[in-house]
Amino acid sequence: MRDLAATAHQFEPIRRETVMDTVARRIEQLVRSGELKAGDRLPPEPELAQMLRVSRSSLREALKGLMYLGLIKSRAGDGTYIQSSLSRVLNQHFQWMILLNEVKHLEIYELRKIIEPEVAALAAKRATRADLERLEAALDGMAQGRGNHEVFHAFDIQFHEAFAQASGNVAIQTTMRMLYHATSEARKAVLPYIDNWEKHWQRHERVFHCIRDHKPELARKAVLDDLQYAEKLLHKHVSSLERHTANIRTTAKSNAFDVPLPTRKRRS
Amino acid sequence: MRDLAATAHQFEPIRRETVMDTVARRIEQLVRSGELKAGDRLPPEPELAQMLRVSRSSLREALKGLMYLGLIKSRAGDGTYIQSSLSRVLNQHFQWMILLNEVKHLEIYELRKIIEPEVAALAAKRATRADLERLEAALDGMAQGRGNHEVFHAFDIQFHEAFAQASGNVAIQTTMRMLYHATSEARKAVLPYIDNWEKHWQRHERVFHCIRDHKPELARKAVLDDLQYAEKLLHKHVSSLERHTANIRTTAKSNAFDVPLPTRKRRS
DNA sequence: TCTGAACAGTTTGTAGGACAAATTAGAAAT
DNA sequence: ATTTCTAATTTGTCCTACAAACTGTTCAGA
Repeated sequence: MRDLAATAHQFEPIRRETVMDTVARRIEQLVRSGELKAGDRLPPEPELAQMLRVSRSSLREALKGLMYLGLIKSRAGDGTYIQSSLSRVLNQHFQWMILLNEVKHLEIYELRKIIEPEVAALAAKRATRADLERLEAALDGMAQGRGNHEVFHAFDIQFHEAFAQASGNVAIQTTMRMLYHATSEARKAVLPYIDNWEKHWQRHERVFHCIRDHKPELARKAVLDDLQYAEKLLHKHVSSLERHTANIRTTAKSNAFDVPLPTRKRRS
Repeated sequence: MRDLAATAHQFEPIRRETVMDTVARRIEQLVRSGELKAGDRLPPEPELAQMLRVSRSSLREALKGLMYLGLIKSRAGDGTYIQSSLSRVLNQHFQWMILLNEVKHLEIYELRKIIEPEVAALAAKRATRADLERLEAALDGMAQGRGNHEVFHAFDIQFHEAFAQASGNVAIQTTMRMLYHATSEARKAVLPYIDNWEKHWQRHERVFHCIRDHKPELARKAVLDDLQYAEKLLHKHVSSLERHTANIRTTAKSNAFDVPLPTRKRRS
């Protein structure tokens, strides 16, 4: 019986579940069971705390946790509601993984090159008139924003979002948004190094045309081409990218906390 | 200038940022800037609270938020540390989206059918000896767990995890895990309806063989075949799946809170 | 009658204090 | 040198109080 690999994780240190985790799980359960639906309002904190026999502080910490997950949303003076659109958190996640050196840009692009060409094919088959209008609007914005990095970047995001939406698949849309955001900072940083804006824009335009004209095969190619270019650009200027983050680092140091952070350790 | 779509979101109700959000952002910033790295320890809560000029309560809520995001981890009596592996949150995300009817199982499978065949091809090229051992171990476990749904399901997860890992791409691994977990409950629920366990197991074995023998093309097909079968199985017994969740619902009602939840609304 | 401003009630946000429980590091004993 | 015990540190939980924000109602004025 070679179950060593299977049971190895069982020997991790046991951690008693905190009250807050229990509470969070309880509320999550209510959503699971259908007791609570999107838009529903939770009982006021004091009541809820009494029901669960925990202090309001603990309850609040649990709620705060769920808030950060995007499952609920509180408004002072009003109440706490189950959220319908979660997202928010996901987008930061891969960004963090990159910052913590758990994932490399290259890996993100490898995955994007797998997903997005296929999505383009789907979009070419399914795109509605509204989808096409969104894409065109973003494209127009990019055209007008040529030279202005800030504006161009914003419309680039909008184009990508419209593209993902055109797949008609929310899971795809969510996942693409997540991956896209992960490399967002980096892409913005290399924007100044684009030498041929016309071509850069045309790559996007070509994707749009393929989708509009219902050409799945060409759409695939167009997207892959765009991704490969973007990846190459990133790779070429990766040194400048590191300078960029290093720059952030020094400026942030001064106003991170009002008092400098003591960096003592303990575990070691 | 047709920037209406671009600026529309600017007119959402303004919400003054809470202290907790500010604190959370501050800490996040420290990680962003590289001031804090994975494994670093934060100052004790009382100190940190004083530095930031906020009460410990508020600070704790902020920390709890970051904890749920997986960015930090606290241990009573020890301290709070920057986490190196985030994950955790992601896995629940799509599950919730399904529960809240924002995403359908079908959409998850559509995306999986795009990603996983390509991942299989990658794995067939890159899989290390360790990867192959992990896959085989999981396969063995599944073989022995035939008939025992609980065990089988556990090793199924393990196989999928090993498969994702064999891609040698953490972004892929993370994304696949996320999508896989989303349909985990559902897959478990239809497990009793599998009529031919031998075939079910062989589909996995075939994937393993293709990867082991470095046959990217065949691996692609093998995975797609497995996914299509799984999807079909799910679709066929989707009615029973709904009964399943309905069952949870009724049982959960009694012990959700100790006191029944008043479902009054206010906004209406 | 309609409009709008003030008011009261409800609910979340923030603060601060107190103690329990968990962990670590170091001292003491063997 | 090894183990055990103790003390210090740090997070977990509970409590109370008040501030700030929002909602719905009431009431004055046009």
